Amino acid sequence: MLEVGCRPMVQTYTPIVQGYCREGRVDEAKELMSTMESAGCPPNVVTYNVLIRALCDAARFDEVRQVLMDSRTKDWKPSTVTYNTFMNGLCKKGMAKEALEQLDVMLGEGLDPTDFTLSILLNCLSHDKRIHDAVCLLERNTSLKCYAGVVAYNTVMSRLGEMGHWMGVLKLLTDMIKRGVMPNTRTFNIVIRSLCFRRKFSIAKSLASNQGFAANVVTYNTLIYFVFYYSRKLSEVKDLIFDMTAVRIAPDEVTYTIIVDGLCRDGFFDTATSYFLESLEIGLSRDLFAVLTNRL
DNA sequence: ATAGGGTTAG
Repeated sequence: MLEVGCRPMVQTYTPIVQGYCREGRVDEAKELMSTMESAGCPPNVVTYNVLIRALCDAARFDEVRQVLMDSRTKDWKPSTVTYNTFMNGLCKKGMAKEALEQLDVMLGEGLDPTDFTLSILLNCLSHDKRIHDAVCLLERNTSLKCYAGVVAYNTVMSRLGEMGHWMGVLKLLTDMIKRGVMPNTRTFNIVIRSLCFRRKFSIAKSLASNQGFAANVVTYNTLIYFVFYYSRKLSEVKDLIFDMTAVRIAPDEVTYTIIVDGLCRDGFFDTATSYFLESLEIGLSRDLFAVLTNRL
């Protein structure tokens, strides 16, 4: 009977708690939740998750820990979502190490991480100079009963590539294939970019023309950018444009921006202008026009 | 009802 009477009340009050939280009125949310409790209608895990999200946004992490601690003596149990929320909050405030520690806490509670959990942690670790932890977590993921998909690999590989670790990128590429995770076009674009950072253009080009993968305009834009940037030769750019039209990929606004900006940078304003005029065939880009006029 | 994410240029 109590169960039946209580459920609609929690459903009534949780959105109000949420409303307070959204407006940053966290203390009023807390107050309402203690009122709910003394009225015999205790907040449930969703209500607490909403509160924890707001506490995290306000960087009030000690209070989050307190709420989690208090749950032992109350009739709600933290869920995977609870820990995901907490970990994401820590990540957003640059506390990657603490977030990773929460993974062991949740495992200790008998809660299984999900692909959400992995995504939160991998993103956070990759962008927080903890790329090594991210790679370890990827390698650990089979023992965690959760599954790292193509996006998880792309996240870590992208950062590894930017940091110049192209061998690490290739290792993860082979790892994922061995695990049955199929790389997609973005994966290959990330690999190509990582090779370009280290000027391995011939490997990058041969990967782009490999039958095993569908190159797109981003693939060619990446190649054009790096080849042009490092070689500073328009002839090599023209070769790449020839290649891309041969596989029926049309240049887009980004392609023209790379070319126009690169030419202007080297002082070839007339050639840049003619490429700009050519780009009008696919439409006038305000941004490209701005690039040109700023350089002129 | 509450939690997350991957590719290019300026």
